[in-house]
Amino acid sequence: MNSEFTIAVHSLVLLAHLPDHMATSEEIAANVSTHSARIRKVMGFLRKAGYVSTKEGIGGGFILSCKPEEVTLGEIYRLTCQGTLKPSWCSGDESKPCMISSKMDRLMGKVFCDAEKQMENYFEGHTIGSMLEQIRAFECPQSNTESLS
Amino acid sequence: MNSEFTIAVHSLVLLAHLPDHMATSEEIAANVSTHSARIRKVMGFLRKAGYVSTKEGIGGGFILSCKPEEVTLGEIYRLTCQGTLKPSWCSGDESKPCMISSKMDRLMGKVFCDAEKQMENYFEGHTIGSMLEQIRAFECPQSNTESLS
DNA sequence: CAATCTGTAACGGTTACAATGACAGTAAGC
DNA sequence: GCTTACTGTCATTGTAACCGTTACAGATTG
Ligand code: FES
Ligand code: FES
Repeated sequence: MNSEFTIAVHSLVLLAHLPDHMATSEEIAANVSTHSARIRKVMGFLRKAGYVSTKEGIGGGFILSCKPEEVTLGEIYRLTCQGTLKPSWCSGDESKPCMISSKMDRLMGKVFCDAEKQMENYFEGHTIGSMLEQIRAFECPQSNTESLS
Repeated sequence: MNSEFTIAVHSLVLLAHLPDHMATSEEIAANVSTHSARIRKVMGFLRKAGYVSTKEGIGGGFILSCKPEEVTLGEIYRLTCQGTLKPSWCSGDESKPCMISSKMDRLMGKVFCDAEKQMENYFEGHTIGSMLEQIRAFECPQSNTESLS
């Protein structure tokens, strides 16, 4: 699995923590620790799905356009990583006469697909809002000094 | 996830299908469609965990040393892939004063770990024996002509 | 001793991933 | 209308993971 799911979740939690603030891709990138172009790419998915609004030009950036408690990690997973659990490498060979060699890839495909659904089901139990709560609950020594750095 | 889990499952199902047969790494590799050295590496894990017995020298090879119905895919997953669900890439930066940037990686680590447990839980519901049954149930036009090719 | 296996490490090619640079398009402020 | 500051997107480069392959030491049989 690549890390676009992680980036999307991190960005959304950050935006949920800063309502009414237009965050630029540079600001988000600094917080996530990656390049701004990568943030813009991931935010593109989130914009098309309606989770964030974007504004170009001076004073522009990204802002949350959904309720954090209503967005589950499952939705974000499907948006960014669905189908990536199964390795691309294929076991066996469909053209072989042996039933095991010829059918194993299909069987493993089903197994991985179902396993992924189980995982998504777990992700459904978490929302952007609950993630933010957990972060805050860890302990927040600087709850009054808001800082993106 | 790399494909050692798939290779291990495929090899065990094949051995379960051929009880009392010493299969060499070459034979298994041909069935799995990979190189024999790779089979020997994966079988090394399975040997240390007691799932297969090996014999070196002439007439040697691999043979199942467990009951197929008692070996779950969960055990095999833990043996080959545990901990590989979380991307190695890290979000945020622990040294930053921002609570989100500094705590996000730890939080995602927990999320991925729990998600992996859910997945393992699903894998526990499948055994090498049940996998072989499913393969056979697909339809076996050559049930009488045993062939490894 | 010769033949046939496993066990293991090392090397090289390929592919997936992440970082970066570049640039067109758009909006705000003067 | 011009400059500035953003997004949106693509192309390129660096880098790490993965897989195939070779090589060889050790074990076992005959
Ligand atoms: S070994 Fe392949 S069908 Fe029996
Ligand atoms: S934005 Fe980082 S602690 Fe509030």
